[in-house]
Parts: sequence; structure tokens; C-alpha cells
Amino acid sequence: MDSKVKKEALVQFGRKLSGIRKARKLSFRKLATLCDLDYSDIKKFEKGEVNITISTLIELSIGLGIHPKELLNFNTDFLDI
Amino acid sequence: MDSKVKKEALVQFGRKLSGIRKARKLSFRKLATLCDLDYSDIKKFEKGEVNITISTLIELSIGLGIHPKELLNFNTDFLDI
DNA sequence: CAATAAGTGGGCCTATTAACCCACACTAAA
DNA sequence: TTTAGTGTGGGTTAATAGGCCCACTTATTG
Repeated sequence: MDSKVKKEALVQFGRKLSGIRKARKLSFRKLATLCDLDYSDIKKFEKGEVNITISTLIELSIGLGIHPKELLNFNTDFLDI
Repeated sequence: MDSKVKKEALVQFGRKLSGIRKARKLSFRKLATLCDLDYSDIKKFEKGEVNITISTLIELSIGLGIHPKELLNFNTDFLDI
């Protein structure tokens, strides 16, 4: 797919994740513990550097206590839908 | 993560994708063309055999003309959230 | 009937995700 | 001052997703 769209989607996702984590006042390491993920990876996700899989997204949603779809609840003006 | 939860999430996602595709009366090959994906892979997604990444999910949502979060809009009773 | 489209199952190779670890600087609190 | 917590950047290795291709069977339709 168009790599610009892909990159933008990952950045949007990262911003969403970052916003939710901060709203809960969780540090990277706290969230990582809750999600059973590595703390340094969370940062990479938030920077949009990693094209994560559904299972990782599920882990994040479990750690944050939200529905997985919430993590994709961002603006999609950059998409042709 | 617990592989049972992961498996269940992928199956739920697959069912959702399958339902939306059928509602639009799209064959695997038609949807594959719209999404710029391989037709045999769509089937694997719908069977929950592949832990797809966000960018693939975005491609599917573009092809289906829906918001990406819709593809994760499934029942999450199997999750502890 | 013949041709076209669709469903199904299998396989291959490369890029990269998942899952780790480590080190250092900075801050705040004990 | 020391300790604990945090942000940040960098790295490694095994597993697997992405992106392909092919073959066969089963509708559908012209």
C-alpha cells in the first residue's frame, strides 16, 4: 500500500495510544507491565515506528482496560473512505 | 500473551471481516482487488489464521470503505476489560 | 456445453514484528 | 546522598506477516 498512508496511520495510532496512556498518568514502564510488553517498545509504538499486529493491539487494550477499537478511534481524513 | 485470548481475538476479527465482506456481496477476489491484497490471504484472515498488522487492517478498511475501528468492533467478552 | 468466476488449500521467500536486553541521563523522593 | 522511577536510544534473535504464486474443485452464466 501507499507507504505515506501507512506511515500516517501508524502515527495516528501512536498519538492515540500516547494520549490514552497519559490520560491515565501511566509511565511507559507502568503500561508495559500492565500489558506484559517491553517498556522500550511502547515508546516505539507511540512514535509510529512499528506496524504492530492485532494481538499486540489487544494486549495494549487489555492493559489500558479499553475496547481494542478505541485504539483505532482516530481521525481518518487521510484515508479515502 | 495468553495464546487462547490471542486466537479468540483473531477469530473474532475474522468473523467481523467475513460478515462485512458478505454484506457487500464481495468475493474474496473482488475484495482482494479493492484492497490490493492477495485473494488467498483474505481467506486466511477470515479464518483467524493470520495475526495481521495495522497497515493490513487499514488496507482492508479502505477496500471496504469503512473506518478501521469497525473491523475491531466485535464482542470482547473474552477479554478482561 | 464451454467459459468465467469463485472457493479452497497449499507453499515459498523476504522483510520485519515480537520479545527481549542494555546503558545512560534526568528527576524526585527517601 | 542514595535510591527508585522514568525517558530515551540502541541493539539482538526467532518467529511470522506480507506478498507472492499455483492447482484443484465447485458454482455461475453466457
